[in-house]
Amino acid sequence: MMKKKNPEKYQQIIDATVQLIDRQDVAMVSTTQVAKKVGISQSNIYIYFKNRDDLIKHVFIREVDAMSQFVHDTQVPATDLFGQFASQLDALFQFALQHPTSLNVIQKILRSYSYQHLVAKPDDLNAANAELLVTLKKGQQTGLFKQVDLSLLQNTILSNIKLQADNIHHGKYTAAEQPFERVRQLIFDAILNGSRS
Amino acid sequence: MMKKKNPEKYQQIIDATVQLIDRQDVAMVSTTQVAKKVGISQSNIYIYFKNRDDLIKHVFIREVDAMSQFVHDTQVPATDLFGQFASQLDALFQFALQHPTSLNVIQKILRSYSYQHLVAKPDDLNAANAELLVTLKKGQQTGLFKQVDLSLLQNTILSNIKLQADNIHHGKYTAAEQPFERVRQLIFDAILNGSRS
Amino acid sequence: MMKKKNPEKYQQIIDATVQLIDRQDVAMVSTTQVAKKVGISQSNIYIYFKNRDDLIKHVFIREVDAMSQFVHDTQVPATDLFGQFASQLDALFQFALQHPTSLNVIQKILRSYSYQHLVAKPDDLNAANAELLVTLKKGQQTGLFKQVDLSLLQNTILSNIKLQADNIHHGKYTAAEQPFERVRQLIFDAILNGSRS
Amino acid sequence: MMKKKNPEKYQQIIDATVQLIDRQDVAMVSTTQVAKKVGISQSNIYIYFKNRDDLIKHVFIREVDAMSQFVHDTQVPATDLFGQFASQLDALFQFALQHPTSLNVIQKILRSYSYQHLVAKPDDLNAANAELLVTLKKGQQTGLFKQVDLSLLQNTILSNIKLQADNIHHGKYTAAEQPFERVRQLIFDAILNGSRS
DNA sequence: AATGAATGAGTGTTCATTCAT
DNA sequence: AATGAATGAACACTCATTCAT
Repeated sequence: MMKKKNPEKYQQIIDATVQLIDRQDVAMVSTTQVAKKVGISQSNIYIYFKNRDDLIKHVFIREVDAMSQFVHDTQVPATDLFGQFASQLDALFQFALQHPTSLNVIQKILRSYSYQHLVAKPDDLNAANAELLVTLKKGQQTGLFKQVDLSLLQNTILSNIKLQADNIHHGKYTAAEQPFERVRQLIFDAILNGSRS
Repeated sequence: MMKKKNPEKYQQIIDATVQLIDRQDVAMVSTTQVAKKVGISQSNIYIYFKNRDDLIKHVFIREVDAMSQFVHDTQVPATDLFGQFASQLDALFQFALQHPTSLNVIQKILRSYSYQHLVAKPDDLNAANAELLVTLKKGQQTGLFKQVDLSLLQNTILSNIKLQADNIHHGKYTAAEQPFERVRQLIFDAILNGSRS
Repeated sequence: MMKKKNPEKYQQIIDATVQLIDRQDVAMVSTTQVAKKVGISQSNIYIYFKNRDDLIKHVFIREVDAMSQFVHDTQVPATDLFGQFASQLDALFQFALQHPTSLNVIQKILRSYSYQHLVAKPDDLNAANAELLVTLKKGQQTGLFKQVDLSLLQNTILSNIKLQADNIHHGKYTAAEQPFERVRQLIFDAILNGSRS
Repeated sequence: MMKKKNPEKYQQIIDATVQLIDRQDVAMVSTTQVAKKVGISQSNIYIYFKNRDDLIKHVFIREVDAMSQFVHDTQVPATDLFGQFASQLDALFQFALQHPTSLNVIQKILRSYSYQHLVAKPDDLNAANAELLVTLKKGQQTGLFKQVDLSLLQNTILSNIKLQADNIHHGKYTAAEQPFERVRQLIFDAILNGSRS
């Protein structure tokens, strides 16, 4: 089992699971629901994944990979660290705007499972965040960013980007009414070392 | 049914539920688990709460009330808006430090249930957040705070406060190694209108 | 227990049970429902009845007694057996018309419980039917009624009377559109020995 | 789910349910009891039926179909309406004699559920009764039968046939001691328009 | 590779009954 | 006499998982 003999169906199962997690608590998504959504028999899932947890894990991995790829492809090369950071920020926001489901699912799974449990080799995965984290770490070393724990910087960036994208996605306001520049400014002000002021 | 003649057990049930939600997905907390933790028979729960949902709702209400009370009692009177905001910030951080479980549970339940579903009178409840929101709104009107959607301001404040408290709670670092002043500064910089710089 | 210190409440409990049985399967009527309908606590029922079966039994006894009393009081004295029979028939129909619930409940309980289980002394109870049965038996002995098993005569009488009353009660037709005389004629034709024809 | 790939077990479940309903109130028959009787796990039932209600419904349909088939096959062709009626009567009695459980179960389910709820296409189902009803209706139009509500005619026929069969089945008397001819006569006298007398 | 069948453990919920007060 | 509290057993139903085909 768990061989991906039919890659299409493998993707279909993950797709269905993603959509279900997007709308419900992770814990409420059942293999029955997934199978029904794909239009296959429930036991068929166990040919592609060795159990429910394995399915969730692969969902997580695929979505994180997609995000990494997107961000990597979208960010423009920059000469200095600040430019690189700004570029990553914009890429992440683009991703959040275009793939609100992906980001939502990633965060939901992260909250339900410990990170260790999800990824075997933490390094090569989660490259999107990894690149961001590298930038943030460098920025802290050069005194560009504040000397708070990395998780706070990361959180300030990601949570605000997601919130802005979600608000737009849910029609709370349009991108024109609340331009991303303001959010970017908020994040900059938060992250950057205030020595400038 | 649903009478609360024995307030001790009523509280015990809620306590047990809080601890279980703190450690798992809300959806995974079962009445069986709760009953086992309290040491009563599962059906006994239905004497104190008419539903599983009712139990969760009451957990939410109790925790939110406690937080409101704490913040209300802890914040010191301030002459100007900024002082008031700073005071609220500190009070929230104190709460997050002393009651990390409460904050965690409140956020988890909020994510699973819609706010409308949880509270009958949204106004008088959740006063802690209500007070903060009032302050933020006023600050925006006077030009003190940035003109982004309120939810972003609120998120920047609460998520960073919670993260800092959690990091300390989990032993990632001590309050001495990473003083709250830095987090407060991050929040100030994020929230305040940059016109000052 | 089971003392009827407060006869009012005793009757209230039976009343509520009667109404509930009228609308549901006997097996679906719970002490919880009864207590709620009366406005007392569930355990209170066990002061008046020693268990659920005992309650049902007393419901049955009371309703049967009421029917007996009604029929006994309503039938007019008759000189011959046929006149007596006709009078009983009319009395039963009057009862069915005025107390459709009672008749319904009696039949429902009879179907769920064996008769032996319901009444301790089968003789003195169920006097209404007893009187009818006596009449039928006499009629058979004198050759007035058909020589089929008594239960068939009884069934033909009671089931048709109930059906007619129910149809009227449910608005299927009015007593004017379908006068009882026709039903009485049907019963007479069925019961009476055809030698007359 | 709900596929009927293994027709044997599907029938076994229905058989067990029929026997249980025969002996108890419909409302008291539980999926646990049924499963135990068949010797399968309780959850297995939900592979063959989507609900407890669905199970009951299928029990009803199967029994009614069997009765229809039996009556249809058993009745002999008749030249006139009266002969047809007499033939249907005899067929119904044969069925009641040979399948007392079926008839009992059909009536019990009918009392608990509304007819509409039980069958999708009321017309083609329940053909046994349907044929009888057609005969009765025709008989009323030609003045052969009494002008009472159809339900009374139907009741007089079915209830007496069932009672006679049950009495024999329970050993109250033998078919020799109380020949069906007498019951048939009772029904004829009841149903037929008395103008003959 | 795919499915239907099967199961045991789990869910929330209701029930009849008992008991201390 | 009356009640709230408590419980164990039952219920309908869903789930993740396994297995033979």
